[in-house]
Parts: sequence; C-alpha cells; structure tokens
Amino acid sequence: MSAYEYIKQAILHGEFPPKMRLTEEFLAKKLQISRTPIREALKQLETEGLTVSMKRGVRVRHFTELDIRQIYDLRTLLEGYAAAQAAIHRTDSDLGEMATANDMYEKAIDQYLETGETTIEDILKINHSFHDSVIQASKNQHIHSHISKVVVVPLIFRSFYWFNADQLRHSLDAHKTILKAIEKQDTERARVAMHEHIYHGRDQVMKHIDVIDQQYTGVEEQKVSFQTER
Amino acid sequence: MSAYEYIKQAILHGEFPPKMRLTEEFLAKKLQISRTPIREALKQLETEGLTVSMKRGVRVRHFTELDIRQIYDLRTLLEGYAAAQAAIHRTDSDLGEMATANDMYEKAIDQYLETGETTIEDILKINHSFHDSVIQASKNQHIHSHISKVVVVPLIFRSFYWFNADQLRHSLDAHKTILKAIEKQDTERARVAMHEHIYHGRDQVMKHIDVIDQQYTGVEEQKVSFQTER
DNA sequence: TTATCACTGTTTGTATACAATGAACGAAAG
DNA sequence: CTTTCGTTCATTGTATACAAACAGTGATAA
Repeated sequence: MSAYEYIKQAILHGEFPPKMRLTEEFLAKKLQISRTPIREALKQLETEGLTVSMKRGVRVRHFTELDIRQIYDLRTLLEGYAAAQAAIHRTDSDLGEMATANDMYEKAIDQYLETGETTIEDILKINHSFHDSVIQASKNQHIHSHISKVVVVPLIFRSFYWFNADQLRHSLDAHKTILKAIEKQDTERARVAMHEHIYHGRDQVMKHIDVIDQQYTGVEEQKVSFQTER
Repeated sequence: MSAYEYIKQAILHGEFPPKMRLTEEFLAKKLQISRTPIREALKQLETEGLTVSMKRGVRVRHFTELDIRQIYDLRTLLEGYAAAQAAIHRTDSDLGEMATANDMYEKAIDQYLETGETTIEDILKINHSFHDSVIQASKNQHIHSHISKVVVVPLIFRSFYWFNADQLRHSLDAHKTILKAIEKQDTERARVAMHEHIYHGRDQVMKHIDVIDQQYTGVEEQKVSFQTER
C-alpha cells in the first residue's frame, strides 16, 4: 500500500481526525519510510481537497455542514448528468455490468441483515461499484475524476452509516429504478432518480453531522485552543 | 514563479506540445533547480489532468476531439449550475463585481478592435474574471476547483482564438444576458444563457481542432513511430 | 530468421543531509 | 504589566547520492 493510500484510508477511517496536524516526520516514522514519498502523498491529498496545508504543516480538512451540503449538491449534479448520459450511450454490456453490481448489492444486503457475515464496508464497496458502472456507461471519461473527488468526502463520516434494513432496501430500490430508466433510455427519469437517490444519502449523513462536529473539537493542538480561552 | 506554474504555462502556451516527453532531468536543467520540486510540480499537473505519466516518464496529454467535446460538456454543466446558483445567492456586491468585470471586458474589446493596444491574452484574462465572479456569487466554494480543472484544457488551443469583431461582440452580449438573468434572480434563464455562451465557445474551438491535431503529429520520439512504420 | 536472454544505460523512486523559514519562548525595555 | 525584539527549535523546502526499474541492444541458440 502506497503512502498516499495509507494516509487517505487513515483519514477516511477517522484515524486522523479533522484538524489533526500531519507533520511529515510523524508520518514518515509511522510508515517507516523517508519523508520524500510522504510529501508526494500529502501534495496529492491536498489537490484532492482532503487536507489543507497551512503555513506550517498540513492538517486534515474539517468539513462543516455547509461543505457537506455543497459537496452533495455537486455530486448530485455530476452523477445525475452521468445517469442521463448513460441512458443515451449505454451498451448491452454496460447494462450487464450495472445489473451484476446490483445483484451483488442485493445479495450483500441480505447477507448483512440475515447472517451478518457481510460488513457495511463490503456494502459500501459494492454500492460504489454500481455507481462506477453508471459513470462508465455515460462514456464521458473526464467525469470520473470529478465524481471521485466529490464522493470521497462523505466517507469520512462512514462510521455513522448505521444503515437499518429500511434504508438499505430503499437504496436498493433506488438503484433498480435508475437501472430501469437507463435501460429504457429515459434520460430525464434516470437523472431524477439519481438525484433523489443521492439526496436521500445526503439526508442520512446530515442527520449525524452535529454529532460529528462535537466529536472532533479539541483535536488541534492545545496551544491553539489556549489562545481562544484567553 | 514556481516550477508548477512555469511548466503549466509552458504547456498552455504550446511550448511543450502534446505527447512531448518531459523527463525530470530535462526540466530540472531548464529551470536550474533540482529534480525534487520538479517532481512535485509534475505530480500536481498529473492530478489536474494536463499530463499523463507512463511507466517511463511523463508526457503532455494529448486531447482528442472527443476529449474536448466531453470536457466542454462538463464545463457547461458546472458553470450552468454556478450561474443558476448565483441567481439565487447573489448579493449586491456580487452584482457589482460582475458588472465591473463586464465593463472592463467591453473596454478591452473596444481597445483591441480599435487601437490594438490590448491583446487577446488580456481579453481572455478579463473574460475569465467575469466567469470567476459568477462562480463566486454562486456561494459554492467547492465548485471552483472543478471548474478550474475543466477550464484550463481549451487554453492549450488559445493560439487559435482568432476572435473577430463579431465573435467578441457576441461574447459580450452573452455576458450581459447572463448578468441580467442573475440580477433578476431568474435561475433557469441564467443557466440556459450560460449554457449557450459556453457551447458557442466550444464551437469556435472545434472549428480548429483538426488543424491542431495535424500540427502536433510526430512530436513523440522517433523510436515510437519507427515501430508503427514496420 | 526469430526468439530469448543477459547486459547496459537512462530515468524514476527513495533516503538523507543541509538550508531556509516560521513559530514559540524568553529577555529586555518601555 | 505589556510590548518588542532576538534567540532557539521544530518543520518544511531543496539538493544530491544512491537504489531500483525499465527499455533498448546485441549476442546466442533454436
């Protein structure tokens, strides 16, 4: 696993919480490598928007409620467009891939709810692969990088994805609706269905956002908070 | 000027044409600095999509006609959304900035056509600042990075922006229409006006795309072409 | 002739040393 | 007591040396 992937995962899994200061040396010691590859990783994460480089050091970016809202707006716009384009350009093999991803999704959900041998992580991955297949079917190569940038942020809050059976079923139904619209080449229906699906996901995240905000206060070094304390 | 800015400018100005191989040592010697900052610059350019890293070396990305078409589709989507949001969220000071940018645009065009003391470069910059002011008025902080990624590619072809008087006037009118719609908070009109404006710009670029494609054949090293020659 | 293999040179990947910079701390002066 | 200045230390920025990887080349064998 590259330094980039490691740090990204650590951030997304909450190991490095928002506002935490990431010094190069600290990460280098942690990964047992030199600072050089660390710097590259940090630069990349910064251009992706996951970290913010201050004058001194790099910090994990803190996303406010407004940030999440705006990011979801963009995701809705982009994935809605992808769905509409997929409805135009989809081939039979595209439909096959989307259907496969969705079948796997259904199975994973069943397994998760019944036996518990499938984890939420697995479900998120499979969900992701369905969305990917839609993007692929849109035949716009350039849209992918934009969406991946916008998709990653909510994952920071994945620990709050305590999906219950209803939510999971609802999500599966949404996928099926989207798939059907793309199959029938109904562009507007595909776009709207994707819109609703993503906005529903946003609502789930927003429910927990204040809990999240609380959890990460005081992560930045005390020196900084002392100033505020006056 | 940082290495990143230098290389980016060089690419956008056609000094490093598409498919050209950019070895780190070459750039380091050219800029009289070590490879370390060069590597960072290249990594950043790669995540922005201006260069492509092969197994051996980094090359300036070659954009096909399809690429340009798809990139413009995304730009239309994003800037159209920005215009619509601006129509909702614009403040008086936003309107002021947009109006100022547009006044400067008008003056620059007049100067360019009459006295010639203003260059196309200047006009492009001012045009850019109008679009920026719209994005700013949209109040979505995150949209900016997406648009800047998508705006930069057509600049590679800026040498083909031989705008005539008609085109420049048309562009100015479009700006005015957009501005008026945002002022009146007519979201749909703002979006559509922006759509038309950008698609018109795309058409200008597409007219010259085959000329561009021809110009840059044979830039890659001969060793590669020899294989094809059989 | 063609395929395979080892060798060579070029180029990237990584480690490390040192320079530059900025923040924190403390001392001195108002 | 507060402000300002300079010193010190932590941290990033840059250069450079070396390791690793890969493409190209030529030799050898089928």
